[in-house]
Amino acid sequence: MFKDMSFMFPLATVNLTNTRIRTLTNLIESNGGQMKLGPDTLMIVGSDATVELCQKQFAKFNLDFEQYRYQFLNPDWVSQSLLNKKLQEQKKFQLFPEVVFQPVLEEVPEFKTKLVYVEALAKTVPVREEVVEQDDGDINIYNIKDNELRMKYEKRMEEFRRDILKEYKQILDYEYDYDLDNFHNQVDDGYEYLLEDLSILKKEEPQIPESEKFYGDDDCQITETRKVKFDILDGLDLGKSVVNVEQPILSAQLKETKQFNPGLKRKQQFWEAKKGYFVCEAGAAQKCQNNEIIEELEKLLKIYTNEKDKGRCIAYRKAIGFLKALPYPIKSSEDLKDMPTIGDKIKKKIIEIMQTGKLTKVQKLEGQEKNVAISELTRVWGIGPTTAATFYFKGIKTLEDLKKNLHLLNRNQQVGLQLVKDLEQRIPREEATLIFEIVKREIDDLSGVQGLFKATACGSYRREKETCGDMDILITRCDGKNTEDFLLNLITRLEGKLLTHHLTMPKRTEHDCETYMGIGRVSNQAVHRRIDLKLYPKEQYGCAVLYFTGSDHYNRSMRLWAQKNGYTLSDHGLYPTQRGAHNKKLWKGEVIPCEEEMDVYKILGLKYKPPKERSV
DNA sequence: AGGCCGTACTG
DNA sequence: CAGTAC
DNA sequence: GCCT
Repeated sequence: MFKDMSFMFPLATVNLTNTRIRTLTNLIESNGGQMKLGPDTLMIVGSDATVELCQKQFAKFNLDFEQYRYQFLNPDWVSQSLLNKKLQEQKKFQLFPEVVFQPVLEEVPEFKTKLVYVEALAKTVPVREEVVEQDDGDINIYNIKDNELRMKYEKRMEEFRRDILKEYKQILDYEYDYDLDNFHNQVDDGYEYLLEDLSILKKEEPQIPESEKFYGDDDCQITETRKVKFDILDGLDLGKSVVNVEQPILSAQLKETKQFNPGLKRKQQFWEAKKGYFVCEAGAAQKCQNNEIIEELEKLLKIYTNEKDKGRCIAYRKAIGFLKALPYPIKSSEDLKDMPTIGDKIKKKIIEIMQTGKLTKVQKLEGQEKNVAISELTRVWGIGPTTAATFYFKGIKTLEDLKKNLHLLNRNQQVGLQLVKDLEQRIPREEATLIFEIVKREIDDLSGVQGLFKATACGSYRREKETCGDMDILITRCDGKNTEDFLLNLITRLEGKLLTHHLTMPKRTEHDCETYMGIGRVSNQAVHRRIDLKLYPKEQYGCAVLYFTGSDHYNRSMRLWAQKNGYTLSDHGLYPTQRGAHNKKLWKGEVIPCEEEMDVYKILGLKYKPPKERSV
């Protein structure tokens, strides 16, 4: 029944990573099957493989990459299918009978796991070591050692190439079940549209005998395989069906994107229901109701930041953000039910805080010499957890120690060290206003025309906080004309009046933006302050102001919301984006000009929030 | 299993 | 490229 | 650590 499985894995090697292939091979073999190769491919399994890799592999087989239509399949789903009962019953998977796939599994195990004490983390962790493959040129695990077999294979390849280029393409199609649960929705929606695109091929419906059909698992089914005549593809721009970020799938504008993305409506509905969880919609609670809990969790967050445990940081940051936005105090474990971002572990920790007022874990970790040292050292601008840990293991544990080892610091870190005390102090609103006035006056003087340039002080200043950590000043030229050297001249002019140290000098980026970071003070007696000046073209001004007004958490939330609605939001603009499995960006559309913040809110379907309400 | 925001500068 | 910052 |  499954004699010819080539539709299942036609040269499944094309862009699978070695690990993935081994996993699949394992799966097949543990089911009594055998992995064999076929030389054609129209199906690409695996989402993490790059287009480049595909192209390389194609080149290896002398195939013209651009000539092929293909689609992505979720490797998880393939694994699931393999585990499916129907396949387990099969003894063999004859994918391409001439070539025997030679697994190297016995000789080279995939990974070794060792318990290792990592100095930089000051703890014992399991370390997964990939066993290094001998990389002598072209060796790969499909090397056909038997000469005769190889000749046969190559000959067959040649034949096949001729055949396929002449008239046939094989398309594997499967039906996407729109009633899947969220997991599948989330993972699969990236290639829904690809399937949609391929539906044009459904014009021709050759009869497939029932016996040749393959049925996958319950969620996703392969309904049929078929050969499609080449001429059906005529008139289609194949280049545009190739998933390649460099070479856009289509140059559609926003409207078309929406039409071209069947999953979008469903996604929007899904997130609409959860809109309240997005602080960018809900806004900040008037007053934070769970300070005690948050403070304790923040300590833990800090510790994990120092340990560079990115995942946990995110989890705690999200939980904290959510609690901050919560408009009522948590009183009992009942209140913790069904909360997003708060799982079992964090829930337990919150209960502990409610009962005892603190966390034993924090107590234990906070006192550790290493954590104390890292917290101390990261106070310096330019020193992060990694650098701090390095210093710690060199015996440098305090700022005093750092001063004795200035040669180990770069220029910016030296400045940072020299001014730690100053830079740690928050800027009173009056002083911030003063700094802003100085900059504004200088901008007008330099441009010579009142109002030609527009400046906005963003950050917590714009959110109307009483104090702010630094000054974020955004500048744009209102008539949209060239601003060559403007920022540099502005900085030069401010050197005597405000700025004392430069951290990074402005340089034109590809988005026509310039950023300056530096330090300044309003008078010789005043405290040094961090000052950022940024010059953006006016089309990007809305997004830039939005971004630099923050807060951090508000930005993240908003960009995630954008992502879930088919966009990418950055300080440079809002782009329609097509994302594939694992959120991999497949296609980025033309920027949607947003001169005002309001434009962004409108397009994303969010209520406008005045800056004051964004301090989440 | 693997993503968790997206981008730019430094060395 | 990793580390840092916004 | 949480989520899909």
